[in-house]
Amino acid sequence: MRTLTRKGAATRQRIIEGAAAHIREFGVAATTLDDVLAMTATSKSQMFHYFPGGREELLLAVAGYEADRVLDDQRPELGELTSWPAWRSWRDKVVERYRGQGEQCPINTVLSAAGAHTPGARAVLVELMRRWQDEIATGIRHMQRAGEADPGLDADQAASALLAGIQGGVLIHMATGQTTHLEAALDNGIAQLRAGKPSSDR
Amino acid sequence: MRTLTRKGAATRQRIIEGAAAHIREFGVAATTLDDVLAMTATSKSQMFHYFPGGREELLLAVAGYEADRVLDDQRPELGELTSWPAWRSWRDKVVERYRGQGEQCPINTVLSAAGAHTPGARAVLVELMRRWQDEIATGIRHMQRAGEADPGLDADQAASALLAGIQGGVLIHMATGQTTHLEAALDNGIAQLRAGKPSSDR
DNA sequence: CCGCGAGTGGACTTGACAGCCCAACCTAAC
DNA sequence: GTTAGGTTGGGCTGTCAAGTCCACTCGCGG
Repeated sequence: MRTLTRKGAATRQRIIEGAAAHIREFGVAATTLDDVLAMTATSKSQMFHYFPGGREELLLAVAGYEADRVLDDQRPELGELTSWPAWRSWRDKVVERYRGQGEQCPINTVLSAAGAHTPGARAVLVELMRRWQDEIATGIRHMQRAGEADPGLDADQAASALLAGIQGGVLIHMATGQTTHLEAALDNGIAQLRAGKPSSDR
Repeated sequence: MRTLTRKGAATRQRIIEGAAAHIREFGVAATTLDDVLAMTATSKSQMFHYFPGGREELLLAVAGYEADRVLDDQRPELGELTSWPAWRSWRDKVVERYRGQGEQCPINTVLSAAGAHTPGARAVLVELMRRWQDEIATGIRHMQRAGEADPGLDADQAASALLAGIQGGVLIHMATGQTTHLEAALDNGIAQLRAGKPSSDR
């Protein structure tokens, strides 16, 4: 692993992406190494060459890959929550993202089966949640400074609640196929931010 | 299965509860039929006698069992959301319940591994969410009628958002071990209910 | 042209688990 | 007490997937 030629790195990446695709479609439990091998046209030896830790190490790599995608898919909106229309389009993007991908939250599935308890998997998740929440909180503080949001709110707590609502909404979407809860959580969470400032629409 | 003597029913129940306990402790993936058999002092033939569908049928039964517990554990508070102190003690009970049980949400684990896509598993979840949300919405409507909650809120939407927040809070708790998100979601959700009525404390 | 190490292919080993089977037992009704 | 059927014990087997191993190829520097 120390020396990776360009070709090697490409193969490794191909394995990760193939595994991620298969997991998104069939779930973690229904994804075997052989499946990934077949779909990426690689062989067992390559798998263990690039992921000496075997299945677990691969799953962890996939989790990291998907974690990056989660936030990337919300850009640029997530980083520019500087006006209510911007919040609105971010909200739409989140809903759209999850509505589009059937009913699999890659992170949740990878996490739950890959061992939510292993320190590695945990670290990936903690980091993702932290970054996500930080970006939301930044947006809230911006709106507060601009006098557009209730200044009495604790930005971090509000961001926590909003993030929890999103997570739960996605979870329920996975279970039921409906996005109503996700939308309700987002709409109510955002409405609460502007509640302190009785103005404009609503 | 049509005829079940009292003894048979007891054995069946023992298997379900044993499986539920093992799953809570080790997760679904790490729970084999042999584990359950060993822990409940039963044999293979009994397992397949009472659960002809094998592992999947057992998991489904466990899911149903756990789903009932989820709501039962919130009683009597959940059914009596008729004053703000009552909401508060319900909120505390929810937090306490999940804080107490380590970091396993039995439902989520069973669901994700047992096949979130199978119609049976889905039905259990949909039903649980519906009942949960209905009880919350009933509480909200009660507070609205009593003039204690913002009458402008759509009770069902507010209940959806609150439920999503709870689910997400639990999920994050499972992943990180912290209950801060769950608490934030509950506190903010309840605060929003009373926002329309500027009175008493806060 | 040689050789070394990265990259590759796929057969093989190992182990674990789901599900099947039959023989034995208990219980209750008659 | 006899019988029918629910109940139980646990061995057995087929399957399947993770991980190992060895032989081979390829690319590149010397």
